[in-house]
Amino acid sequence: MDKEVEVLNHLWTDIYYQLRYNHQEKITHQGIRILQVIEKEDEVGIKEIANVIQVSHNTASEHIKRLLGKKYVFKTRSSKDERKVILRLSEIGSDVLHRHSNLDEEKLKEILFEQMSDEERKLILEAFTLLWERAKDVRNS
Amino acid sequence: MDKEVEVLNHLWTDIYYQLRYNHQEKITHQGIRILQVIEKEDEVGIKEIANVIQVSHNTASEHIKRLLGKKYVFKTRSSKDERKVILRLSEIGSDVLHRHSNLDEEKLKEILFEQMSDEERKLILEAFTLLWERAKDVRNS
DNA sequence: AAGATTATATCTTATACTACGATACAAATT
DNA sequence: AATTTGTATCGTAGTATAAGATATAATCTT
Repeated sequence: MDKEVEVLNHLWTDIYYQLRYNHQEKITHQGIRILQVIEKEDEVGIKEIANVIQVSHNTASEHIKRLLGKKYVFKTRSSKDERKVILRLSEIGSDVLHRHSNLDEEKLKEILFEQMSDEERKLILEAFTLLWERAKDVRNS
Repeated sequence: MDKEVEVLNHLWTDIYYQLRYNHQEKITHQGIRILQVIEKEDEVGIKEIANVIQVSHNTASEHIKRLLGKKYVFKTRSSKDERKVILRLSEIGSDVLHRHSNLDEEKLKEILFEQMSDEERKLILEAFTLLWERAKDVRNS
């Protein structure tokens, strides 16, 4: 059981190491984590950021200031509560995030459509969908 | 075709977002990249590091100095060429890297062994192995 | 063996990132 | 009107990032 988990992790990291984008612009660790949260959650404000990356609200505010300066994110305000900021990714921010967390589209295309049969491609998609389904509501300890 | 690639990337990033480790110690972006290279390649020295993360050799040397200070890596020297440093991950470094790139073992166990049938688990392993096989020798543009 | 090359290390300098306490302020709640 | 909430800014401080200049030891070249 531990063995199988270990194998899967090895496959996971190897695949990412091989298929990720090579060219990566300068961005900090905290920057990426923040962009990820904004992309994956909705209605994210300063407080949520501070919570997720475990820093004080003022530090979170500073991080957002830098990301704003780089045009990676932009702010809107909640219509319900005018104090509350709602952060969204700009197109640039979205691109930067993808180049740091997605698999390289060119490489994926080559693998899926040049090196695989329709059967094999279907297997991959099925397996990922299944894992995604089960991952959605795993308890978050 | 583009659509399928996009879907797969979406699944990939969602799965990672859900299943990664929550507790992450302080480490910089460059730090992680360097640990990854040391883990995935062999006989890595200062020059290779500089090359992969695209900085000058002196900057790479400084990075390694910091990682040494944190006991994430240790140095040996090549027996063939005594000038050449060979970097290896310490146990601590290996742990830190895993908490930043692997899927959370506890979550994986729960999903694979509590929420899946033997059939389903087999499907996942098969698909990942297939993708891994094909990813190994994709051209690195 | 002398000179050139290679691999790394160190020093200096400059800028950016990270983090937090203190303070401020406007919107919302009581 | 007073309090709470969500965010922003200022001051301060430590660390990270990066590269040029310089140094050193091992290896290769001639």
